[in-house]
Amino acid sequence: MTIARVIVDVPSRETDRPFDYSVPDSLRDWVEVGSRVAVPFAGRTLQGIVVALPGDAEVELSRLKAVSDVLDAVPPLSEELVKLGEWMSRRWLCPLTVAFQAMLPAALKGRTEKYVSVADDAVFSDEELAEAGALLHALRKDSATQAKLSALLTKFQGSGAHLKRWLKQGRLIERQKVENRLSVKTVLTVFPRDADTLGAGKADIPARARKQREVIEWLEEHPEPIALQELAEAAGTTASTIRSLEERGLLEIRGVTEDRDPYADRDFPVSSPLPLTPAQATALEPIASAIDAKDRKVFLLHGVTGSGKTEIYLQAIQQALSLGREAIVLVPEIALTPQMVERFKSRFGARVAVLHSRLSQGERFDEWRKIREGRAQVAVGARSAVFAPFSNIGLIVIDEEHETSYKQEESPKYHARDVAIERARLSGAAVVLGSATPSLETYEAALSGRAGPDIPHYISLPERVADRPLPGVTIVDMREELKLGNRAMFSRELADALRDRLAKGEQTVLLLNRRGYATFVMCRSCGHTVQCPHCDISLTHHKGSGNMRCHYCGYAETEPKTCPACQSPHIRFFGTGTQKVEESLAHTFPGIRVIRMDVDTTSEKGSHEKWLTEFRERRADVLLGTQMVAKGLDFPYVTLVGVLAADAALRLPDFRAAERTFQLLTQVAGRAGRHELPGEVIIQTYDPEHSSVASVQGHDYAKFTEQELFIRSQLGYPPYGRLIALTFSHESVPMLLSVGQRFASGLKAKAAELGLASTELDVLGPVPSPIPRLKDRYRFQCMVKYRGELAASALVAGVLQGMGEAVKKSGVLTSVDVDPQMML
DNA sequence: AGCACGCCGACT
DNA sequence: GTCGGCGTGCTC
Repeated sequence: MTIARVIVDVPSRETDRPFDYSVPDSLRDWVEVGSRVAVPFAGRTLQGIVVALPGDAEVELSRLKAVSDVLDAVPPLSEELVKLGEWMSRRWLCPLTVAFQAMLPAALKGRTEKYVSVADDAVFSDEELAEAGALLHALRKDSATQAKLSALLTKFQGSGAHLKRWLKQGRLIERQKVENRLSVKTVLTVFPRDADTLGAGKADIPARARKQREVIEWLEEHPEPIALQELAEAAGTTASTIRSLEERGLLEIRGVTEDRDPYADRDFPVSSPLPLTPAQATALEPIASAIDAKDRKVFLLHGVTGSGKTEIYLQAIQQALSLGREAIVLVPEIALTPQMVERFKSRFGARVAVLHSRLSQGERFDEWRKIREGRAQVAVGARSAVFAPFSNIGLIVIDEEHETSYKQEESPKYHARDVAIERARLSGAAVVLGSATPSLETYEAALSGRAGPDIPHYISLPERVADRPLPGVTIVDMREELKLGNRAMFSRELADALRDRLAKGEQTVLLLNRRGYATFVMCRSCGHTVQCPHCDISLTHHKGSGNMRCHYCGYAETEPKTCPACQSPHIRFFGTGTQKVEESLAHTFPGIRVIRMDVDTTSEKGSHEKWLTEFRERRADVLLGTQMVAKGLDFPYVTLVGVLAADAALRLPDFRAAERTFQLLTQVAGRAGRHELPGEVIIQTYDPEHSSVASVQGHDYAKFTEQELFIRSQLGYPPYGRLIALTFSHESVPMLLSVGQRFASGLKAKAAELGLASTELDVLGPVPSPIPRLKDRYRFQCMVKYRGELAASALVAGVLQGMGEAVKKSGVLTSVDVDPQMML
């Protein structure tokens, strides 16, 4: 007997384990590891994923139910992806089914539908026929196909009670089926036979069948396959005429799956490999030989903006393809611009599948199938493209490796960089992590001197291609501007530079670093911000209580009326937006043409592309925006980059604030002077001494990193220590506190038991979450801080499991974030 | 998660 | 005496 070990699609801790089912003979050939099946479970039918096919000796056979259906002809997951899902579940403490769901396109999310039919021997009285005759009639009519319960209930609202009773009595039978949310779109297509057959067949067509003859004549002119509807229209007839020709054997009508190719109507100029600079060639060499040797190595490709990293990716991919292997390229969502896609489509044409969030569910599903069916060998996409259903991956590239968008903020809260490295381990692929500003985690690992399969090999590209210089960076101290009576948004330097570009017809990118506004308090006179004395983190202002609070340790103080450092009364919350800047630009520079890009102006599909095209064609002088103008854009006439509030995000209560700021400033500075015209960068700040701002001036990643790593090591933050954030939520605060405390003391007890010092594992909290109430539920969080390689995830999971009973009864929900990226 | 089974109040 | 309210417990 064949047994299938199945993970059912119920995302809860209780059901997060395999259940065994017998496989009926009729399905035996279809069930594989990775198959999506329908199984009976606690009185209903659910979708599940087959994770193993154990022998009968391992299983107690008596209690088994049978798999009721196999949902796909080809399993949507491979053994490799099943293993990867199991690893994700352990690594990020999420239910297995949640990990699997993340790997499947939304179109394959199963939905259980109930169908109703009349039992063979059911008898209904005249009275019942009178009351619910229409319902019974509908049921009998649809008996072959069975009627959808949900449809019946809406159509026959008055007869709901009858339906329910008859189902209970067994006079109606309910059956459940798992259906896809979306199916493959098929088009009926006519395939004509060869010319000889058509010619011979035409002679046999009776004289009065004029239309059929016309169709054949049309097909003789156009012998390629054509959609049924199209042919009918072209020949001025209907489908029935064409069907009679099918009966004569002159053509064939088949359903053909139609791909919704979002790039179908676009031409991509063909590009061939560019000659590499010596530096690029040196960088490519070890990557190419790792691919050659099926050596699963990780590389950190650290190259300044404009150093030609993309060309190295392209040629490494070429290498993988030439060996018959596939490649995945991950790009931050925000950088997945048409410009980027074009580079890959131009080089690899139809072999590229593109996956990103702007595609419809259907389009995404089509791209996904293109990969699984082997019609594409290169997948370019955001985070989730790391799950592209390839079978023989040679290379995974992660561009802008440091980007936060690689971390998913909903469960499964995975980081695509870590998933990529694990997937490469399973498939024997090489990994290239590319960035001008690598994350401190990656950089520290690469230079640590540690050895190991996950430790990146460091490759550096310190120069731009074609000897183009990095742009000069000027830092403007806005406190000085204020002292001199300039209360405008633009410093004199920036205003002058802008005026100069307007006169020369060159272009400017203006970045408003808006993230973090209004949550922190800053003195406009001296730039002082209020910090937590225990955590070296900005305090968060809470409107309700008027408190300043640290959400790491819970420390609180009252909000200051004057600046604690300089006694100035000009201490206040910050707040401004792109719109305000736009108005100010129009006011200061009459006639200036500004494109504003923020969430408001780019929410519409295709608007992003539209604005960028407009800017590229120089129909605007200034591109003003938030983070989205900082990444990956490449415009020849941009010679000035201005940053309006460099330190805005610096005060966020997040230990990565400085790292983020440095990365953002370096990225946006890299937009200037990428071609013949030299570039200039002007950064406005209230905190010019801060290393994350100051280091941008010399493009000095090493200097910034050295200082920042020192701070991290002192405080035990990543990469030296690691974090797990737990959020508990409930309608009532006391309940929350007691559960939170129970967790904290439970984990501390466990640590003591294992002889761990508090420097090795510590639990902070519970304290109110940064969002203290959400959807009528209060939220508290605990932060677990631990050293290095400790298997803390498993410890946390163990403690949560141990307090299971009490917590379940209390109704407190727990959400775990391993390696949180956003502290807000 | 969500369905069955169970034990208590409002009806034919 | 039955229908159905929603509180626990289990799901191959």
